[in-house]
Amino acid sequence: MSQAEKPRKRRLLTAEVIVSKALELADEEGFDTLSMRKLAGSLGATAMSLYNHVAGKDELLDLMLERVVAEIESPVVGCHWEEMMRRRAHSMRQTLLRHRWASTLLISKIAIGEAIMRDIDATVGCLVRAGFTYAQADWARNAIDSHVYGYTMQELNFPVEPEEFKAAAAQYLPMISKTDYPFMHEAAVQIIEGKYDGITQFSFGLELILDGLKRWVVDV
Amino acid sequence: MSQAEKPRKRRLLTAEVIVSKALELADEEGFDTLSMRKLAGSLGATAMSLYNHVAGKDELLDLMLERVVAEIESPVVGCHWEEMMRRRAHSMRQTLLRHRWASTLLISKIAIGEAIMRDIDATVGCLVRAGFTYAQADWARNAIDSHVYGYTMQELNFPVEPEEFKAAAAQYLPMISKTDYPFMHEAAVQIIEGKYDGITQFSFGLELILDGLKRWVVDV
DNA sequence: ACCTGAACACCGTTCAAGT
DNA sequence: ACCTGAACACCGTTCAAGT
Repeated sequence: MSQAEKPRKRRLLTAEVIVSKALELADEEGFDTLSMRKLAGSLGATAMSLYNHVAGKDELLDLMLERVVAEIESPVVGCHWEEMMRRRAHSMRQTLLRHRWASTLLISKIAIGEAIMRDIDATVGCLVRAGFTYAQADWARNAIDSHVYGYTMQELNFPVEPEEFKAAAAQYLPMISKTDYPFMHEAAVQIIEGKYDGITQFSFGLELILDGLKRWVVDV
Repeated sequence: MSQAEKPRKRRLLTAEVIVSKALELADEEGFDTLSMRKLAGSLGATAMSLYNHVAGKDELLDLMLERVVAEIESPVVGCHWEEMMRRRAHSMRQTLLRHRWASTLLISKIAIGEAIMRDIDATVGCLVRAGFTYAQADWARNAIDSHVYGYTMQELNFPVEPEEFKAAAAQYLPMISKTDYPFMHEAAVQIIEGKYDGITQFSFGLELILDGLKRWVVDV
């Protein structure tokens, strides 16, 4: 007991604060420039002291991803499946857009953590309760996730902002050979003429998938 | 003319052979362990000599990706759009599976090269000729690509081989808490009981999308 | 128990020097 | 024109030494 009352030296470093700082740095300054040395430095410590709280960079990364996944709005089992899937997909995209470095790492993560387990369980559960078989629920979840990951990763790396689209098309038009790439040329012309905005829609592909699933579950 | 007949010293290094060797090493030994030093070494040269033929590792990477994209079976403009989209999607997946390192880099590539331009032009062209507007063609291509990228990247990183699925489910079942993850628990039970194989299907999501597009273009 | 300096085995790239 | 050794400015991580 006396030991508990003894004023302890406040620990500067914790796994928690290390992960928080790592997330902050990755979000604000980019994941590529995040090194153990730099992370430690911004916490007023040396790189080596981090190893007292975290096994290594790989584990740190896993902890960061757990936090990110926890931000996703998972379905509530028992509620209307279609709306739940739609909300989850949009929330997942927003989360991945907030942490631009996360998608690549998350999709290539081999061992899944608790946050991911919870999300998968809720998603499969919501679909099963709505009448999907387990196999169908698995396929449905996989199809939705594929779209979210694939769309968002393309979006994250697209070099032109939506507002700049028309200007970019005008700028690059001369470089798109009309003989080599006739359709891309015409597409650029149509964007310049305002016939369409050139912006692809996340919802377009998502609704295509949800529509297909809907017709399927009705048959069940 | 005499200069042309003069026996020249055979150049050991060319951008072409460097890229070929890099592809070979990345495919066989993994992209993570591919370094300029190692690549040069396997060509009987030093790292620095590579810089006489390739601007740097970034350019080398772009050249590698161009080769990969060239392997994709692009649509033939004028042919049946649905079958062309299906073939392209499957070919794209197979190509990405052949070069396990490529997806992540390809999807995060900012400046697009000639091979990608050709593929996009053919894809959009095929759809436009079939009656899609340019906007619709763009959305359709984006939805298909999202599925291919998203599905294949999940597939590439999935830790269990299809054949081992049943065994893996049996092995991990005790670790999936029935109270915390009731639906994942039941899913594992069903896999063990052979009620479904646990394998997600690339075609499932793809056909969902193609089906949706089909109904759409009929309305046009 | 926690922190750290020095060291190890790597990177990509620059630069000046070779032929 | 092509190649290269040495060097620079970085990595993640180990290990023994501090307190």
